[in-house]
Amino acid sequence: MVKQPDPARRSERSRQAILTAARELVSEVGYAKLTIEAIAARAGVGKQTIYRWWPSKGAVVLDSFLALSEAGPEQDMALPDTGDLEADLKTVMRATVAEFADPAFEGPIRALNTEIINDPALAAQYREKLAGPVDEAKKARLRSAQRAGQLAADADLDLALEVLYAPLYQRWLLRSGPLTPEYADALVEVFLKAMRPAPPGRP
Amino acid sequence: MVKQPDPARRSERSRQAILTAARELVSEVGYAKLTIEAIAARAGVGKQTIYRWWPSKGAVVLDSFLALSEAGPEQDMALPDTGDLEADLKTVMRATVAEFADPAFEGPIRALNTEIINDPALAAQYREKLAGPVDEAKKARLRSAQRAGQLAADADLDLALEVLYAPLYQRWLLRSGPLTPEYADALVEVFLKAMRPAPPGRP
Amino acid sequence: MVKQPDPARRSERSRQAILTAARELVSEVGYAKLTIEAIAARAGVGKQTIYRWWPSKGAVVLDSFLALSEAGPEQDMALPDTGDLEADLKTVMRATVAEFADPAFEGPIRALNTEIINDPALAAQYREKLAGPVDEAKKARLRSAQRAGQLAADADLDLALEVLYAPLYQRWLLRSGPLTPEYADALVEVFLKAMRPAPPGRP
Amino acid sequence: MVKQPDPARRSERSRQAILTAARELVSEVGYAKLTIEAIAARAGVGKQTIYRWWPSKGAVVLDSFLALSEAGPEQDMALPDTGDLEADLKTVMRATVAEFADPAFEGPIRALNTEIINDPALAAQYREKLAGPVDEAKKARLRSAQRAGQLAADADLDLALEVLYAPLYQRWLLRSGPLTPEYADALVEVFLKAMRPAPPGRP
DNA sequence: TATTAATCGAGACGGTACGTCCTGTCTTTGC
DNA sequence: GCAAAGACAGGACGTACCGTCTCGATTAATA
Repeated sequence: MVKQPDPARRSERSRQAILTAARELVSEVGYAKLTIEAIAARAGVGKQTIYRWWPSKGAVVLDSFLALSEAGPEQDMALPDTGDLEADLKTVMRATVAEFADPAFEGPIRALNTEIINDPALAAQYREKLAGPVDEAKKARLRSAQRAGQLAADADLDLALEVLYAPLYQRWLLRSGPLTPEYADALVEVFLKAMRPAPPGRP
Repeated sequence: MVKQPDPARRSERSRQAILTAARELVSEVGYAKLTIEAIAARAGVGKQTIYRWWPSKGAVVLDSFLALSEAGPEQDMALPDTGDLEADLKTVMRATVAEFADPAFEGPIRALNTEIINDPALAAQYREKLAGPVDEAKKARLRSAQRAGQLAADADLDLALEVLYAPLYQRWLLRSGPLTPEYADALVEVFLKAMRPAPPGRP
Repeated sequence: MVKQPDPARRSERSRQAILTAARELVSEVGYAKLTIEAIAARAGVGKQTIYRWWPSKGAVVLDSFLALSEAGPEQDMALPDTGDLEADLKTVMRATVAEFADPAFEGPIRALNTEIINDPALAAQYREKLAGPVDEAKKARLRSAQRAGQLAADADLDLALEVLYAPLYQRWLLRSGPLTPEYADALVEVFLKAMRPAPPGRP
Repeated sequence: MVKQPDPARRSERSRQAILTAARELVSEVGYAKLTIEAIAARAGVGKQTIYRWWPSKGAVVLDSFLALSEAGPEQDMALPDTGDLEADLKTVMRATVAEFADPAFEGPIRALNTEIINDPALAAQYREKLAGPVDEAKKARLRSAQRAGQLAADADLDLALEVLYAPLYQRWLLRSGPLTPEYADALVEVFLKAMRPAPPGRP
């Protein structure tokens, strides 16, 4: 049986130093050129301390992002709900476009995606810890729209989210086209057209 | 100015050996564990010959896929056009789902995507050589549907393609849900709802 | 300031394996075709372990010779001292001639000299570790002869050693003439003529 | 049977360019870092042209020195002969010391010696073409001294030359001591003491 | 409070691959 | 038919990291 390290003895100071170093280095040199050795050096930590607690480079980086999210524990991911679904979604999608354009996010997010694509375990963790909560917040807004009769009541919300976000995500990931506010608006319009409730009566 | 190698002197025999070796090795060991050194050894080629003609490992692998595509020169990428757009698209999307499920494609395509995400130059080449022609074939089918009045005449076809394909691609890439024939069908239905022509008259 | 490796952590087992491998390989393939890579492979050692502790191929080979010399710790380098300087020197010089003729010594010693000529640092180490102690033993014999009145009391012993040995060394190194016992004797005779004490009295 | 290149077709312009380039590069980067490729590039010559006409790097470099010597065909290597052997020898030895101290000679001469040590064929050529004539000139001066009764008539002149020059050469080659005018003088004095004629009479 | 056992920073280790450089041969093109 | 140009297979270079492995030196919970 393999001896597991005792989490109780774990040095919190080292853990924080490692996550911080990882975050900084991803920004500075990019994920591909990030090395465990550099993280250890920057964090003033022995390499073994990293290998003891994380199974892979990707796990460290993912944790470093999670640490950020968890920082503000009760942070509000809820989407705006003014009653005007189209306006709310355009606001959110334009914000997403802006976020993707921010070079400070560019590197780390690409890094994360790179690793997630090839590591199912990491992908599961990513969905559970990061994507899941965000998606739930989005679905909550859509359910509100369904209740307001602005969206088909029987719509598959997972599919709906994909139709709304996947084009944007793909365009960014593969750099297959410009990300503009207009593009965000167009996506929302297409989405609403696809998801609007069936006209009443006329059976 | 950097001296460029003279393409006229390039050894076709070496080029083929390298591309073949790359293709085989990606299948055998996966992209992450693929090394230039192994490709050179398998191809019976000096490492310098690879470095002379390709800027990165990703470029070699991309080329090795391109070589496959180009193998059958007059291959027909055209989509079926029976006149029934919904049926045709469902056929195509179900085929795409099946292709993504094939473990023989899984590895290499993920590999390619991994590299493309982080290498803009590679991404551009990928779009030009691989994605571009395929997208053109798809757009041709959509234009045919526009002429038949089955699709809004003023639809942005790039956006349309994204709405149709990006959800499928994202679900596969991030493993965020099951890829089933039913899912393919559902995507087509959403797509058609979003893209159908505006009802005539009634101004 | 360049970080120096910590000698306390040095692996003695690796050090020995490297020196042994170097010695064997010099004999087998010659110094010119000796590679760090081959030494590392033969010694079952990472290349970095060699680069960590030695600055050059020549330094490894020099050390591998030194290790041999140090093997017998209390080995007696003292020259014979029968009281008959001429006889003693002829014995020693004839032995040197024989040593130079031994093909097992030929290769490695030429190798070492090759490197020493072009590498002042190596040359210094060579003089300190190998040539120095030997020269001291020789000078001890000459001092004994001075006390016995067989050699000029004011003779420069460094110069004396050079006059005695350099012709032999040069003839061997440049292959500019035959190395015979007679040649050894002739050198000793010339040396004694040059270095004998000035005749007493007769001011 | 191996096809030999036809010397008649040899391009004199290329040959000169190669020898010049070799000489320059030895001075600039040293013999150890001298490469055939660099010579070819500097000379504006194909590598094959070098491999066609010379068997080794050392041969090119030796030839490059020979070309220099042959430049002035009837150049006078004769030593001064004022009748005062000691003064003449001190002049010559001091000049040799100065020459060895000249950094412009340092590199190339060490280079040559490096190669000669390990390549008997090259050594033979060196002795025949370069060292031989110089030694003859020196022996001529010594014979003149013998005729003048300043040197033992039966002295072995080869041995004599070695006693005179080898200490200087060795000290320079191995950097085993300082090369000063005083050292040159001391060597001449020792040499004369060793080689002076036996006192007459007293049989 | 002393003991003891795991974690810590540090970094050497055997390895693998990197990307560069050079070797000596071969091929193409121009003179 | 030699020459320049330079691509080629091969292989060593010296470097960077990998993941493992010792080292004392903390450090924290048990005795």
